[in-house]
Amino acid sequence: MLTERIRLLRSQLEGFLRDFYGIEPPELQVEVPPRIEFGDLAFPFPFQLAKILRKPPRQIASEVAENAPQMEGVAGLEAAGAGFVNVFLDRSMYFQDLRSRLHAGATEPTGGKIVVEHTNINPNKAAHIGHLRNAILGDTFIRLLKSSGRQVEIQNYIDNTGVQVADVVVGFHYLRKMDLSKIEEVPDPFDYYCWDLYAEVFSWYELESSRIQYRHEVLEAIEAGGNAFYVMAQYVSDRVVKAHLRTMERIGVNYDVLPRESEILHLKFWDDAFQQLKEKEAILFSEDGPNKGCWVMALPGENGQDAEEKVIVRSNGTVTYVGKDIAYQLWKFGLLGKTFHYRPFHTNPEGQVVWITDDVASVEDEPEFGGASRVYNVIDVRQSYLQRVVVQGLRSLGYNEEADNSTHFSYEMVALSPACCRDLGIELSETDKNRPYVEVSGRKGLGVKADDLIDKLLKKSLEEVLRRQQDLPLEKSKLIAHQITVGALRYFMLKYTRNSVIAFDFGEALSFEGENGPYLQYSVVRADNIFRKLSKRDPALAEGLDENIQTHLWDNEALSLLLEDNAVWQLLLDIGRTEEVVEQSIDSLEVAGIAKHAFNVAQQFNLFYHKHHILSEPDDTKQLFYLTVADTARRGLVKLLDLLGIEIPERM
RNA sequence: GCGCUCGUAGCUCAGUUGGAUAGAGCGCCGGUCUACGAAACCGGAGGCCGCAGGUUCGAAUCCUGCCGGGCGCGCCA
Repeated sequence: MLTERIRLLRSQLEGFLRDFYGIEPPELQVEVPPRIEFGDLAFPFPFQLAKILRKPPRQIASEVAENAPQMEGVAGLEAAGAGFVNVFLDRSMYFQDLRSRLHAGATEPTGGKIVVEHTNINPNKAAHIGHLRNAILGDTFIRLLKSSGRQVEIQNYIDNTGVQVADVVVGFHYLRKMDLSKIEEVPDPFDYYCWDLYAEVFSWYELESSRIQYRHEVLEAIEAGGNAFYVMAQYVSDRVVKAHLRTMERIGVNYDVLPRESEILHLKFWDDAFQQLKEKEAILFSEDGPNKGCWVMALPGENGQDAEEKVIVRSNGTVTYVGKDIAYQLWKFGLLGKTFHYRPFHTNPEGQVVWITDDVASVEDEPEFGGASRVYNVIDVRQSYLQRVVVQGLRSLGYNEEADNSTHFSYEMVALSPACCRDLGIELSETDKNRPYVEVSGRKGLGVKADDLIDKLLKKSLEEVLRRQQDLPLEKSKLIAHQITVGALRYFMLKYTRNSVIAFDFGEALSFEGENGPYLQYSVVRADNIFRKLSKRDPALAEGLDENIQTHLWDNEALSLLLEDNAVWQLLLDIGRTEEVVEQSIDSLEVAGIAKHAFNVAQQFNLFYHKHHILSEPDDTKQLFYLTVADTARRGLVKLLDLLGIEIPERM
C-alpha cells in the first residue's frame, strides 16, 4: 500500500531533480522521520547532492520543497532538519486506499515453486523447545511467503536411519529386552518414553565402553534393511513422527511431505549424485595425504584458493552425511535423475493430507514434490558449515543459479537459563554453573519438552480465562485457552531476532502481561467487542457500516480535520506499512520484524481505544470516524496475526 | 589456530540498505476501572550503545585493532 506510493513519489522526485538541476540523481532513499510531526516520509538526498551541486543540504531541501510540482496523494513537502525533504501524505486519500486494500481478497500464487524445509526432528524422542523455535520460524516464514503471492511446498525431513534411532533400538532390544510386539504395547506418550530411554542408553554406553558396538551393529542392520532391527527402527520412527506431527498441530504447524532418509538410501539417490559429482569433477579421488582413498570436495577459501577439502566418500566406500544432503538438495531442485514414491501418512484436522516418501508406488495419482526454483532450509546455526558444503556441491556441479537460490535460514539455539535449570531440578556441573545458559541435550535428557511447555501454557491460560469469563461453557473456555496458548508460544519464539540465543525461562514464556501474543489477541478482542455491542445497540449502523462510510465519511469535509489527530494517523499509516514490512522480513529472513510490527500496531490501537470512547460519542460524524478507524485497525491486526499464525479468541 | 556470531537501561531484548532528541517489555516509584472488560492505559527514575582508533556532512549501525561471551571447523552422525 505504502510501497506503491513510495515508488511513484521516488520517480516523480527523480524526474523533478533531473529537470530542475540538470543532473542524474542517484536512487533516492526513503526513511521514516523520527517523529510523526516531521512528516510521513523523509528523503535525505540533499546530503548526497550537496557535493555535486556545491550547495548546503538545507538549501537544496528548501529549493526542492518550494519548487517541486504537486504530486498525487501528497499534501505537501517540507525542508527539515539539516537537509531532509519530508513528505506529508494526503491523509484522507491514504485512509480510503487503505480500507479498500484491506477489503481485497488474496491473490493466486505466482512464480516458481519455493521449497521450505523445517522441523527435521530426529524421530527418536519427544520434540523440545528448540524444535518449537525451528517449526515456528519456518511456519511463519511460509505464511509470509504465501501472503506475498509465492507458491510454497513444505518439507519436513525425517532421518529415520541415523544413529539416534539406532540408539533407541539398542535401548529397546538390549537394555529393555523388548521385541516389536512389546514395543507396540508401550503406552502413549511414546515419544516421552523414548526420550527417557535415549538418555538411559547413553549412560548405559558410558558404564561399559564395549557396548558401543551394539550401536554399530544395529545401525548397519537398519541401513541394510530387511531385518528385525530395520522393522523395529521403522516402527519407532513412524510412531515418534506421528507424535511430532500431533505436537506441531497443536501450534498450527503443518507439512506437505515428509522425505525420509530410508528412501534416499533404498532408491539410491546417492548413486546418481555420485555419478554427477564424478563426471563434472566436483569431487576428486585423493591419492595421498591424510584423506588418502577418499573422494573429497574442495572448498574455496580466501582469494579463490582451495583452502580446505571435505571428505564426501570415505576410504571404505561409504558416503558421509553431507554427501546424502547434496543428493537431497539436488532432488529439491529437480536436478537428480530420480524421485520418490509417496503415500498418505497422516491427515490433519483441516483434512489436509501429509504425504510420506516410499520405495514403491502404492496409490493412484501420486502427487509430485520437489522441482523447486528456490529452497530455504530452516536449520540452526550450528549446521552452517555443512550447509555451506551442500551449496558448494551445487556450485561445483555448475548449478550456480540453484546454488544462489539455496538459502540456509539459520537461527540461534534455545538454551536453558540457570533459573530454568533450577525449576527442572537439574544438577549443574561446575563448568555449567559458570555459563550464562546451558545447551539442551537429548543425550543427557536435558531440556524442556515441547508438549510439557504447551501443557503448562494451557493450564495457565485456562485459569486466566476461567477467572475472567465465568459465564462461558467449559468447552469454549478450553478453546480460548488453547488459542491464547498458541498466541503466547508463537509470539515468544518470534519476538527474538534469529541470531539471538534464547535463554529459556518459564517466567518469561508464561507471562501474559506486556509484549506477547495475548496482548495482540486482546487488542483485537477489544475492537471486536465494540462491534459486538454496536450490533446490539444499533444494528442498522453495524450492518451498513461500509455504506455509511461511503456516503457520510469519505465526502465529509470534517474527515481531514479529524485525521489531524496524529495518534490516529500514525496508527493508520503503520497498518498500511504491513506489506513493506513483510517484504523486508522475507528478504532479511527476519520474521521478528513482522512480529514487532504487529505489536507496534496493537500498542497504537490500545492507545486509541483508551483515548476515545466510541460508543458513547455524541457527535455522529466523529463516531462514524472512530468506528471506521477501529474497524480498519482490527482488520489490519487480524491480517497481521494471521501471518504470525495466531488466532483471535471470541472473548478474553 | 581459523571461521561465524553476539556485547545497547537493573533484567530480557528491538534498533537490517549509515540519518534528526537511542526505543519496547519486565522490574521499581506514582497514578487511572459503576466497563466498547485493567491480559489495558498514563507519568517518573534509569544509557561512556564493551574499549580504542578510523572513514563520513552525519556512526549503536561501516572499517581496523583489542577485551569479553557463545557456536562451528573429523573418513563421528
